[in-house]
Amino acid sequence: MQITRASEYAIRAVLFMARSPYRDVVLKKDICRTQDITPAFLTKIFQPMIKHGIIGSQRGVGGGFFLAKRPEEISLLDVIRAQEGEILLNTCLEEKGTCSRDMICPVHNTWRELRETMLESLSGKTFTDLLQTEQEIQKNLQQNA
Amino acid sequence: MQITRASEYAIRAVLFMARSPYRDVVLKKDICRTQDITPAFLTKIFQPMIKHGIIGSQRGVGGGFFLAKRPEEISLLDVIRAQEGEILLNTCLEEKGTCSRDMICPVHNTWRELRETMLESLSGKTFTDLLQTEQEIQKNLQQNA
DNA sequence: TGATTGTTGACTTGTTCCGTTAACTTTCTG
DNA sequence: CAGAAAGTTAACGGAACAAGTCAACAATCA
Repeated sequence: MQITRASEYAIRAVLFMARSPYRDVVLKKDICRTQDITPAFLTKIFQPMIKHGIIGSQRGVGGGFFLAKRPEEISLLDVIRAQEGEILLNTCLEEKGTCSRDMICPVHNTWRELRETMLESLSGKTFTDLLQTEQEIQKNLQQNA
Repeated sequence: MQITRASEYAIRAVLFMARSPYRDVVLKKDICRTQDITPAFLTKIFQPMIKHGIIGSQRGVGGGFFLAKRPEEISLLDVIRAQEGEILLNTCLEEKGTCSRDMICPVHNTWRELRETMLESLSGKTFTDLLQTEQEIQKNLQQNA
């Protein structure tokens, strides 16, 4: 019941890119250095993100990665889904018919509702929200210093 | 991001026992046969449940398992916690200090809130609730038949 | 005493997590 | 056009976890 390191790193990376001007190319090594991710692993993490249209890539000299969408259009759910696929909680939510107890299982609906809540919560948090939260945290830290 | 088979089976087993009168001993093989769980695996699943005081056991002839609490005192969260430990969503929620980014991470609070929501939802569902839901499902099925 | 039950710990098999490695392609610069 | 600087892809590998199994043991009852 935990997100993977890949999801955590992906969130960090997107948040880092969201701090640069929109569509600016950032260097992989800059992401890795600041966010504590190994280059090889970041490469792997970025591939599904590219396929999902969250980030873009530029090859060759001066190449790198950039956000393919504006931060307000990217949610935590988008990133997690790119890394881990659908959030399901229990196998019985996978496909109609997978659960032979489908029609009589009194827990089924609880899983479905809880899943809905999670999806709403995660899709409601965009990286613009996170940037704003970040600024508020830093303001509070300075005030208390 | 899924519950384990062990949790699923544990929930099934408790639900089954909750249908018998309180503290009645039920046979392992009856649980296994009706709930599609292998005896050896159920044995393993039941041990942490006993330690958590959710179910009790009786050795010897005529022995078996029984609910150590009333169904209304057992929640889905109790069973899941017995099987899987704490629900944490991200390692940064584990222990104070585990996350070096603790003070500046803008996502931290989202994890914490989402976790709270899940805990509330799961602790709010008792096995009395599930039994009632079950009866409603069966009533609806009969009406539509 | 012996059959019937639960207890415990070690074991197995398969999958997922968390990466690494190496060969390859694209792009820019001189 | 050569070569350096990037990203791409597929395969590999160790560790941990999931999902069970097994066998020796302890307790209980008839």
